[in-house]
Amino acid sequence: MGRSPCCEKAHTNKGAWTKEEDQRLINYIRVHGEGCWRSLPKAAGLLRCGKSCRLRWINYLRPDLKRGNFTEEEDELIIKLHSLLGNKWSLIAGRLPGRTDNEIKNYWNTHIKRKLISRGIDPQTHRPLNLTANTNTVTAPTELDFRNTPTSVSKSSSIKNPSLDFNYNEFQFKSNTDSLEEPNCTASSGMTTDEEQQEQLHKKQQYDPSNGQDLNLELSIGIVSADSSRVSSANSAESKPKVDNNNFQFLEQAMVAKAVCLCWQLGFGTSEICRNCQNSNSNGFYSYCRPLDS
DNA sequence: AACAAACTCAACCGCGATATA
DNA sequence: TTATATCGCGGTTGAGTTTGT
Repeated sequence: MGRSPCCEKAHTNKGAWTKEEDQRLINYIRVHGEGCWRSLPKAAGLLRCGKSCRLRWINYLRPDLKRGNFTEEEDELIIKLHSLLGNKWSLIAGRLPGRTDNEIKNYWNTHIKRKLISRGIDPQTHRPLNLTANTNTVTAPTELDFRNTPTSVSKSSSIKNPSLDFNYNEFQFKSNTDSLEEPNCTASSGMTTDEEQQEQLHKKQQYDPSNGQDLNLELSIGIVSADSSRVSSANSAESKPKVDNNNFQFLEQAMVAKAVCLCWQLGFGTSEICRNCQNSNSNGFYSYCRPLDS
């Protein structure tokens, strides 16, 4: 019944890794590659659980780790990504080559939070601190906060402050999500070094705010359609990336239905209700829809 | 020099999603 | 189909280090 245990916890080391343990892990992964963390410790002669080995490798031993201080550009990129993704450290790390989720998480908590506060910005909402403090009832970005679980967004039926902040448009998601796909794992990408370099350069160009190409943040916010079959079929498609993988196209599809067109209701964006919303009932939920023609 | 407070960051913990027997 | 393990993630902890008094 079920799988066998990954390791005998009574016989595993804990705490800081020794140089010898590190070397064993490095040597093993050099020969056999990443993966199969369950059997790795025994095969590598380590008295650690696979989980610990994985963490040590990913956060510390991987050869492609950048190390060293974060640059100003990285700081700003992290802030922008956090404003879009929230505490999705692994996703944020995916956009910063050579940085780990743990590293970014620590850096956020120890440096960037303070930096934002000193700028008068709330690190959680990315809005001015005084605004955050004064809008305890319902603030628009909170109301429209899509950074966490998308299905939990916009459940309130009354938006008290319609002065929505769409400044995030300067850093936009493309609805086709090309630019947000998870970077391939170097160990399993199958790409040659040149291909990897080109791919990385391409991605860098896509994300580099300094080259004037910002991500496209066209999005729809609403509740998932009652037509759950549509959602679940999208969810179970063999090739479907995980929602965690930023499948915003899927989210967009799921969110459009049964929502009131916010761009029309609030009078910006389009002058008429978009087709996405034309057939939906006014049920008290709102969506900011990407016009189908665009 | 000695101590305490503050800071840093590697490692651990617990959970949800997924895989597998 | 079910029970259980693995994987990967975000949150938290605590040992080691730095800074202030």
